[in-house]
Amino acid sequence: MSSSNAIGDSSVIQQRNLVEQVADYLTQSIISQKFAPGERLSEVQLARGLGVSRAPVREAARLLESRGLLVSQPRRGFFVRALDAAELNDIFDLRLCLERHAMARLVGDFDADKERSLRRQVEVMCEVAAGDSESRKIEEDLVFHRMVIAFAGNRRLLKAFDDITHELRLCIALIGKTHADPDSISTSHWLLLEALASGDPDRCREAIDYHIGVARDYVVQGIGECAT
Amino acid sequence: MSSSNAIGDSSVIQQRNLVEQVADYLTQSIISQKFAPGERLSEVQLARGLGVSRAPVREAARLLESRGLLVSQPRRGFFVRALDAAELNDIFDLRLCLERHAMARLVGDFDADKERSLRRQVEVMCEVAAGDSESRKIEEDLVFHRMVIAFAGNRRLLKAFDDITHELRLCIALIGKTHADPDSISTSHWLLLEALASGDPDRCREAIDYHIGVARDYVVQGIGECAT
DNA sequence: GTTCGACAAACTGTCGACAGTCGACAGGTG
DNA sequence: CACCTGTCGACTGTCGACAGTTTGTCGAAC
Repeated sequence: MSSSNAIGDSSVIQQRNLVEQVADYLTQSIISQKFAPGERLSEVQLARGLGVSRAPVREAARLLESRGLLVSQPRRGFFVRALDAAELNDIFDLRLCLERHAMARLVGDFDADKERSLRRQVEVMCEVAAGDSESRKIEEDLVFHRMVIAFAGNRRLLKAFDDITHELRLCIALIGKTHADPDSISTSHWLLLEALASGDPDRCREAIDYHIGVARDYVVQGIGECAT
Repeated sequence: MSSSNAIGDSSVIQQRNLVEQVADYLTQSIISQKFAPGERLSEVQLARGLGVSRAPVREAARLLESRGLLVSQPRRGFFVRALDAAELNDIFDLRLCLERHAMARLVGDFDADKERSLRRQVEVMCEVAAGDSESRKIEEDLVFHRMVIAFAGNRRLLKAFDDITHELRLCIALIGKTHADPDSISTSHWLLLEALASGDPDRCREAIDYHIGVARDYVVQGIGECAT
């Protein structure tokens, strides 16, 4: 193998697997629309371009397939996942399902430590809402919701959320922008926090239903505009 | 490669992927406890035993890893997933989360066709409850719940359920037996069906909570007895 | 008897290569 | 002109091999 490849700087000691590096490269390329939705990816071309053999490319592609970023057809290879409005609705409905459950579990033993952590995260989100990149805002947003689910204490639930997280990044990236109003983001998350602090399950449910509903409507509308 | 291998060599016209065949073999071996929980699986030994090369074995193992039947450690290989009581609780809690959501969605547009299909499936379950194998009973049970979720109309939700289905098979197989009482199975599912037919969301939620709760308690208790 | 280190075996990560298969395209036929 | 068919190129599925790492063992030192 050549001493340098297109994945990253080979001057840095590469402790990590080639598979992970290729997976990261593919993920970034898909998120950044370098690869168009529905586009066919050739294993040989990717391997040649990255300076690695087909084996790690293949494994990375399988990984992204399990994450829903690629789909494979037997004997035909991998294609970039193309999402339509219906699938987007399904993803957000599943997200609502998971987050409702997490909120309900969490409100039972919500304590000061958890509240402080979440509060700090919202503050971070407020900071980055001003001038940082869109992807940074999205990441901090996802961190908040991931914290809520992690605090719920069900690791399998967290794994399910991580699974759809990749798809969420994809569809959010597809519409090219995050929430319209920077202020609405923080407000919306403060409401979630207050609902948790109130200890009222019904209020939690209302808050998360509203929160996810707004996000879903925004994304579905965005994808509708993107559609030719 | 030799013309016959140890997988199954079904000379059907449709020749399936080696990967799928190896995956099926591994799945069966894990479910049937031919491979003990926590056991290390050697790629070379598996490949040699099955008469294939390491590539399809590796891909199949990655597939099972994504399904939660195997776990991998870098440079060390694959290990059969070992479930403890806590993980089992998490899995059933996630299952409850998904099925609650599906029931809530389904009760909104429950019609005669869906009711008929589910009713027929419960009848099938009653038939096999008498003398068929344990695995058959489990499969028919899962078919019922999968139908409920499929009728809810969210394909992504169905995929999430299919994901934990593999883990459910594993943990049910671990305790070696299905529900204690054959009659209770049918009764319990009739209750779900009646709740859906009633059109009452609260009744649906009560029914599914009870149903999953019983199953979880049974399995958690079973795993507790199995634990050394 | 215990602990440490070197050596050997086995295994994973990665690579290049071959064969079967799919899709495109040119050429022939109605 | 439309349709079928044979050929060609490209690609995936699969294989065997090599290198580096992990693991287990055996002997020596304390």
